[in-house]
Amino acid sequence: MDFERDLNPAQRQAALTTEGPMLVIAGAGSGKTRTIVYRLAHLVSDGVDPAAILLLTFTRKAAQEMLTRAGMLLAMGPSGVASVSGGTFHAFAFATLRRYHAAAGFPDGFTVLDQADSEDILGQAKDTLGIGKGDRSFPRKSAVLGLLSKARNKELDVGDVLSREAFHLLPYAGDIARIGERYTAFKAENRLLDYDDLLFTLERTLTEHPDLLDYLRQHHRYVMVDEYQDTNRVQARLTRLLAPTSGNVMAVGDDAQSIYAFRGATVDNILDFPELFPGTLVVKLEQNYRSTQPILSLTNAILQNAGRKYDKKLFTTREDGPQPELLRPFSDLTQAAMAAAKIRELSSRYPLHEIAVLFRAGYQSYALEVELGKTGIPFQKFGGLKFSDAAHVKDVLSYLRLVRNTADFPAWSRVLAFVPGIGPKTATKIFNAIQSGDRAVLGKMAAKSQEFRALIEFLDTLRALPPSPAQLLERVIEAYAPLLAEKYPEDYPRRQAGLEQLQQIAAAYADLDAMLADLVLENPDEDRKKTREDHVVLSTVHSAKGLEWSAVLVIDLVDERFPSRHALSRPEDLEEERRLLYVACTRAREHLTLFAPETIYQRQTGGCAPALPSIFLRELPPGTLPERRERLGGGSAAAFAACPPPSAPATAVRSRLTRPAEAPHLTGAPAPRKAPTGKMGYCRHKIFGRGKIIAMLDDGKCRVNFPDFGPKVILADYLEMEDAS
DNA sequence: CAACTACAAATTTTT
DNA sequence: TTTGTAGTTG
Repeated sequence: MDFERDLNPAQRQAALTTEGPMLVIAGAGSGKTRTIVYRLAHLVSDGVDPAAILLLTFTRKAAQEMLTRAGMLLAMGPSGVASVSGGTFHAFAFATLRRYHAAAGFPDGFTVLDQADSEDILGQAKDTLGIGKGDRSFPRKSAVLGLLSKARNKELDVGDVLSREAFHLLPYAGDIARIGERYTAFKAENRLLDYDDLLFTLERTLTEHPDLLDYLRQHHRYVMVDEYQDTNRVQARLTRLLAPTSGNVMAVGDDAQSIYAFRGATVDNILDFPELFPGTLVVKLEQNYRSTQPILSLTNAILQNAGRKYDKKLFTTREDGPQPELLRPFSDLTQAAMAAAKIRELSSRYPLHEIAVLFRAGYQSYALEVELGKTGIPFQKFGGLKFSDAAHVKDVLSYLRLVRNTADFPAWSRVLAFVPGIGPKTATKIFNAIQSGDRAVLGKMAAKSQEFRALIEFLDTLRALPPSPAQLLERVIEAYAPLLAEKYPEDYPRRQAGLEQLQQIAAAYADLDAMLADLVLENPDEDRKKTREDHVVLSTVHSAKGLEWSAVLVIDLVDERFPSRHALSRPEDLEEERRLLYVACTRAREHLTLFAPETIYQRQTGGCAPALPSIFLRELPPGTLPERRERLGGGSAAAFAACPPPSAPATAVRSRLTRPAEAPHLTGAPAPRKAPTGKMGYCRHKIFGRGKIIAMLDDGKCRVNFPDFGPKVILADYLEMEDAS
């Protein structure tokens, strides 16, 4: 390892400065990971015990990447990797809480809930309280959970969150808050922790137990936090708490890549860092080693229009390379075919796993997945269904969870659902009886149902066995196999194989709790995926963060998809979408193709609606991005006709460049023209913004659906029609 | 009264 | 593709 040769001066400074607080502002592709890894190596070669180094990140991907690369470089093998403490904030919180569970207030341990579990409990709370019954517009439980979690992460109350970003749900604020209280109480009664609880409980435990905190601070002599721009307020406080007495804290981040504000992440954390830790050394990494200049020019142009930004000049020495291009298929369906054709074309130059297709939301790749299946191009998708989310895996794990914690409601309801004659209601009754020790109810159930008796006996046998994950799992799968065949007659063998995979995972664990929590916090499927070669990668932009490919395609770059429909009304949200696009484009090393279909399928109307290219593309200076439209004559990418570059007057160009903070929903949209004429389509309202007319009513009124305010009845005079083009 | 069945509706991003 | 509701059946 040669620090002189392998690192540039800024990187070297970051890697070799080991004492005192440090903030590294690392642009996209600026060798951030390399710098951190070299710093680790430097510390270890200085005689620092790897276990005394704590490495925290927000996402699993980043944690994994970091720890494997550290392991490779330190040439210590897998055991060496394990000896550097670290992982995601959540995983670290879990490990710490588990070790000191008594201090955390859980003498008998606790169970970690994943999203589905939390939703189950929330649904239960909603039913118990009788809230929202028969009300079709009451938000579904996933939305309720999202709101409650957002309120928690942003440390606001539900009303504030609603009034800021879901105006139409404001009347439900009280109900949602009540459901939230019930949910919180339920978790407390049954020693259950959700994702957010892990962080807040760790914070509480550390503040309440100064001795424990002191011990941890002594133990972790060096703390490094990666992707610091994605941390939220608790995570920043945890960083502060855990900071060793020596003050050796390093935070690494890039404000331009902050894409988790929706869950409370705040760039303020980066800005405040030097104040929080006096004497902070700030290092900027500005040389980009990943992309060619044409790609960097585009990404710089995208960032150019950002409302607020921090000065950072990314530069590269890779001057040459193909120009990024914008393709305009007729529709999102032909887009899938175009993208597949593009992949085929690229595959002559790059191995398949060096090609990635990125999109805003998981569902946007469905058409492409079908197309790739048809043409026989293998792919792997990131951000799809998690291994542990599969129903059969959750079923089996539920039995194991009940071995550790009989107060686990989601587990009971899954397990009880297999007993004939028991549905949600009876399951709840039984759960309550178990909780309160009501033998009478249980006895009655047992007398009535042979299957119920068998289940209880089975669970008792499990609980009597030694708590070895592998052995317990074997018993459970044995008992579950017939149920599996019955429940999934069609793809029973595939799921069976999945359970065998689970057995292999279990074999690696000596401790049941650790295994259960890891399945909730980590995703064992993904490391396996990572090593899979010769598959095109399909990924959400969020999941693609920190990764890079030789060729990148970004699809569905039209307004309402990317930027997401939900982000159109609030400027801050729109800015985040812009950074998201920036992250997407900066993943590309050499080749970058953007797709903006001219029409997109709309579920509501069942037809196609014309679509505008993403606002972020429309506001680029003309000529930045060559554009080619699909031709009627043929279906392959080669059939694109080159469009003449748009010839806007030079003055318009300049005004766009110097006017970054234009009201987002007005920028680039066709000028409003006329009042509704009875034709359906999009219109604009002074207060509610852009909306879709869904019905014409009497008295010159119409019903308009506004993406962020819900449907409203409005006098047509107050609306302006938007051109269909 | 609870479970099962059929159907309409809605869908961001992560831990 | 999942989730909630209304109707039907045991």
